[in-house]
Amino acid sequence: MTMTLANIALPLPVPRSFTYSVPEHIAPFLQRGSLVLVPFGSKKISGIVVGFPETTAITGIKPILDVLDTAPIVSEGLLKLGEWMAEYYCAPLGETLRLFLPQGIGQASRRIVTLERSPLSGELASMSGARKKIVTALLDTASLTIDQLRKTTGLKSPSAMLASLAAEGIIRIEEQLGQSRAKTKIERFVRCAEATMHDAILTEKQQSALTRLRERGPDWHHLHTFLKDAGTTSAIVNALVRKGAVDMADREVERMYETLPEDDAKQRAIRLNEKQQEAVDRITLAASAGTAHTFLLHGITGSGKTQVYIETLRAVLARGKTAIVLVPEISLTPQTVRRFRAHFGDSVIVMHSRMSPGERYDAWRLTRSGKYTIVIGPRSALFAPLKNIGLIVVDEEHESSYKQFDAMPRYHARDAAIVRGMMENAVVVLGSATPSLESYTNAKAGKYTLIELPDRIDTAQLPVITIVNMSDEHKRRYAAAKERAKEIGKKAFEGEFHGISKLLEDKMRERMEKKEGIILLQNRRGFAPFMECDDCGFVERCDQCEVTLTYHLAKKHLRCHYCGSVKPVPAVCPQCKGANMKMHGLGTQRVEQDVATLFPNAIVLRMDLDTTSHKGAHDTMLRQFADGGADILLGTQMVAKGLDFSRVTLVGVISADTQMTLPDFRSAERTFQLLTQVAGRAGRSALKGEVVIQTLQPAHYALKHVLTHDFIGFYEEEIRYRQEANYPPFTRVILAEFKGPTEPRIQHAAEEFAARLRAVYPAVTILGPAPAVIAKIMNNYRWQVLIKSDPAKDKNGTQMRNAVRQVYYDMVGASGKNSGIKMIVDVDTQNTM
DNA sequence: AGCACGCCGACT
DNA sequence: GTCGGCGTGCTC
Repeated sequence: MTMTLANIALPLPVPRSFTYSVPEHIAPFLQRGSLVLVPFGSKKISGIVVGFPETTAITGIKPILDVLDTAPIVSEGLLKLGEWMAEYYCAPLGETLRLFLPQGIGQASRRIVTLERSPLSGELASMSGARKKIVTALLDTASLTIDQLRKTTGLKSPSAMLASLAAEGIIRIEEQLGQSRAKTKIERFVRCAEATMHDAILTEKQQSALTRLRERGPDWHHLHTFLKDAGTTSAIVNALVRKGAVDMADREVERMYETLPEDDAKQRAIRLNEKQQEAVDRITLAASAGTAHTFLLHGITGSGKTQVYIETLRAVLARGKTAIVLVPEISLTPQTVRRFRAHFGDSVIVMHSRMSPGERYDAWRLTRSGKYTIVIGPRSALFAPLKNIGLIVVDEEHESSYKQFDAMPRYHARDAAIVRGMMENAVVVLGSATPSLESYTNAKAGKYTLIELPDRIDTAQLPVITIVNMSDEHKRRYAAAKERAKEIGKKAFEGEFHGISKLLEDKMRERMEKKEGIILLQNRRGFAPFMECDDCGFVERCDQCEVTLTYHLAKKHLRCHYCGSVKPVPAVCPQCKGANMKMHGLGTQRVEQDVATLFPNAIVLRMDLDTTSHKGAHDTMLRQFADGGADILLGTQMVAKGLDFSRVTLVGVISADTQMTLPDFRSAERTFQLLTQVAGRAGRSALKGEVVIQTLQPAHYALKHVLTHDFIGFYEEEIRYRQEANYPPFTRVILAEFKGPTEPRIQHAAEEFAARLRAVYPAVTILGPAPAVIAKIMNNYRWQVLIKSDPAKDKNGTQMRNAVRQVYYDMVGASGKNSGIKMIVDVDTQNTM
């Protein structure tokens, strides 16, 4: 007997799909990509159809219960992308496909517990502790989910208890399908009825309301807005509806998105220079061909890459196609959005992390229905349900934030974009002033077409960059203070240990007199202020995470940046009881204080994660600074990205070393990219720009090439190091991490993984196992194994990935033995710490 | 991921 | 004896 079967990917951390039978009435609606409801264990969950096997060896197959949308919810192109991602990044397909759906779809059913009958008198008192807790909790609230019950009662596993209570008829357990929290929003609308009315039968108030509605014209009007504006009530309008004077209807509405202020830049076409026009033409030509192709657009800061994107988008849209523009989350500022909106108006939808589930759902639904033709957003915008994609732009393609590092699947949006382009026959444009070593190498090898924009579009010249050797600076200051100390004593040293060099100070003073803008960059990663004992070298660390605690000025305490725990500032050294606990290092707060000491009258805006967390703060600050309402903009890498201020003529980098000294093979590349980017903020107008970079390693090669604005020079030097050490792009790397509360077991798991991997595929290079740089986070110990592919035989890492996947899934499958151990595989890792 | 099942110490 | 916590393994 033949039976129709379907393989369903379910949102579970299990690396395989599940086979169900297809009832006859459902069969006509099933395609790859359909969303279906299936029974799974004791509950119902939704999954996506990924295939139709002929036969199966599995017994006890259950039938699909329902198709949740007659059209496939995931297009064939996206499904293929999902399959590629799942395989490449060693993630379950179901988990991967979940990324493609808005929240509210693809959820499991929940078990709802309700009280069937009130306990008889005395019955409650005779119950055991746990039973009593459950019944009492249910007496308070009508119904609870199992999870809520677990929380309110504190019971770890209430299932058995619940089952016996249900058997006694005291409670009822029901399966309720996780109703999608995000729904289409429906609101009430009114309009004047077409038929003419005998006005006489209306009351005075009804008549006046009707007149008000007529004044507004014959269209549908939003009821609530009308009531408020016309000062009338729903009772009156209802009466009008009853009398046939007014029509009323429920209509779907789109949730109100954050409205953006009008931009003065109008939709006029941009005038491009010759190089830009050539770029637009080449990309457009490829896009019209309807075959996949990847370009690398290498344009120095200020060369007008965004204008190229806009004109290319215009051409692609004119051919009836759609497009995606990926930007790093950090540079998705209102400034950027306004620029695209000014040209494409309502065909643009912007996705961002602050969207509510409802807004997200609307964006997804209306993109799928064809209302929007351009989707802009951070990495997840790549999965927008657009049809007929012609172009995918990845702006700032070198940004490491394109790599998802904290959840499965750990994909790189730039690489996934290229694959989506292949699956959908679209053109992909990677844009950057400082391309990643990987992309530039691919372009040189002819895998991508390289387009160069070597000139700035404005008349502005490249800024002059000066490097200050801070080690000399400290020595000089110390000597000078020592000299003065002979006369005025110890207080000569006070205030001498701030992080701003004499040169930077002088230049800042100069700009402030001229009312020109200053940007100060202090990337706090790594060297935020910490407490160290000058006598014994003791440093305060977090008990749970083994990282140095950071001093927070506002609260005057020490805080762990990983788990958030707080300790008071010690009065004496906990180790040697000495009284010389001193502050070391420089975070943004410390720099802010130093600037305040040196320039008491300056208005400083500090922009970092702590000051931009609330909605709109980012935009308000940038506007204030652009309008000249502040002298100095001080911040983390945020100040380096995508800001465009003509009044900035000085950029100061407080310490270039923070990034340079990180134990990661990409640290030089990151330093070069960040410094080049921030330097590009200076002198974006006729005013000449200057950049001051402070460092303890003035001879470092990354700095040398920043100084001469020489990407190619940096590339050639860096690529040699990569080749010598067998790092990407000559090899591929995978980072496997093992974490859990018992260190010996973690170490053992890491060793077992390495041993098994060696056995399966001896050609890989394995570094470690070793404890991670941050060896403990929130009481979980961390061990790592770094795997590199064979540069000669397995440059693309395919064999390595296959071997790692096999070993990883074997070890995950052998659960029980590995409980209490979390394994993470990060393919093409961007962060080895 | 949930969740059932079954084992084992603790307590009426 | 049950209660209740916890480890183990399965879900088409």
